[in-house]
Amino acid sequence: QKQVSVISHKTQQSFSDMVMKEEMLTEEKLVINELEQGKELANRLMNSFRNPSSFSKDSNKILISELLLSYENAMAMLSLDKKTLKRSPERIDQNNKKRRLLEKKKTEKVKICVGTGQEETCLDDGYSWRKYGQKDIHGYKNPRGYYRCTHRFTRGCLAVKQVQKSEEDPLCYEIKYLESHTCNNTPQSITKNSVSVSKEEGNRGPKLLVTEESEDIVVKHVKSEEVMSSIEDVDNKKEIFRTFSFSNPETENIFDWKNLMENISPTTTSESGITKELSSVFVVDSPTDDHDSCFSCLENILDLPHDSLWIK
DNA sequence: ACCATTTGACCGTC
DNA sequence: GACGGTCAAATGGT
Repeated sequence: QKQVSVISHKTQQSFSDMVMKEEMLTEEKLVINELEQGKELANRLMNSFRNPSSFSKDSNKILISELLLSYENAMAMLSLDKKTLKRSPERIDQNNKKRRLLEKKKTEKVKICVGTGQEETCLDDGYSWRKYGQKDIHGYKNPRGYYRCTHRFTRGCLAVKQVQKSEEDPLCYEIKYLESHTCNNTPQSITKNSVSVSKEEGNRGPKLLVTEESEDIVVKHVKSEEVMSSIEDVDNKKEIFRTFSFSNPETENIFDWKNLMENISPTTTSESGITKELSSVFVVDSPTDDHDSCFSCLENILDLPHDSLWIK
């Protein structure tokens, strides 16, 4: 939340801000661009509600879809480079040295957290892996498991991952991906069991931490010494989503994304690039069956009388 | 019988 | 020599 407010502030930029922006990392610029785009879309949406006669329900849905896409993109970028965004320049220099070392091996690390009691089997990220080794690692209580893609020999896929149970939280597993899949095997099911989101943290059901572990979907560039902080990142992420949601997630209805996609507009359903892109974003982990969708009552907004939107 | 996992041995790097 | 990563024989499950 703090992160986003900082960035939002930057969107109301002065000249000096613009100068600073020149020095920003490319990723940061992209995030800001996405947020600026989102802001613009939100303004257009607001105008639409203020002058309902000049906007159709369909165009509102398109606006909302684009708005969501902007925030989705920004979120994705934040999760990719949140560490860098938070750091001071000195810190960046220091950490870049370590990062370079890690990047040699193209190491990417994600952290998931589950609490179903079937963690080992639920670490399925959609790819098929074969365990080829396990080692006790110096300084760690828990051994590290070594996995390679099942198609290593049949398709020459060099993907490898390492899985290690977290010491701090036994329900957490640290997964390090090395090399990416070249087997063209698309992730099968990213099941809710494998990693899922729970509204009531600490209560029944799996504990939220990361929605997908597949490196193609959500990959956190986290240095090994900073793995634990990735939990905070995800918590932040969840907070940020709440910030941009337009409802109380606890009372929301289930958002039917497929319906939305079909109903946005007959002309955009199949041909429009934006629709296709949205589908590709949402179908992967469709919130249709996920009651934690942060934007789930946007659809309802469109059906509400306009007056009811504004609390006086 | 086949396949996946386990586990001690081996190898390369520091 | 310590350590992390990989190999491959042994083992277990179907």
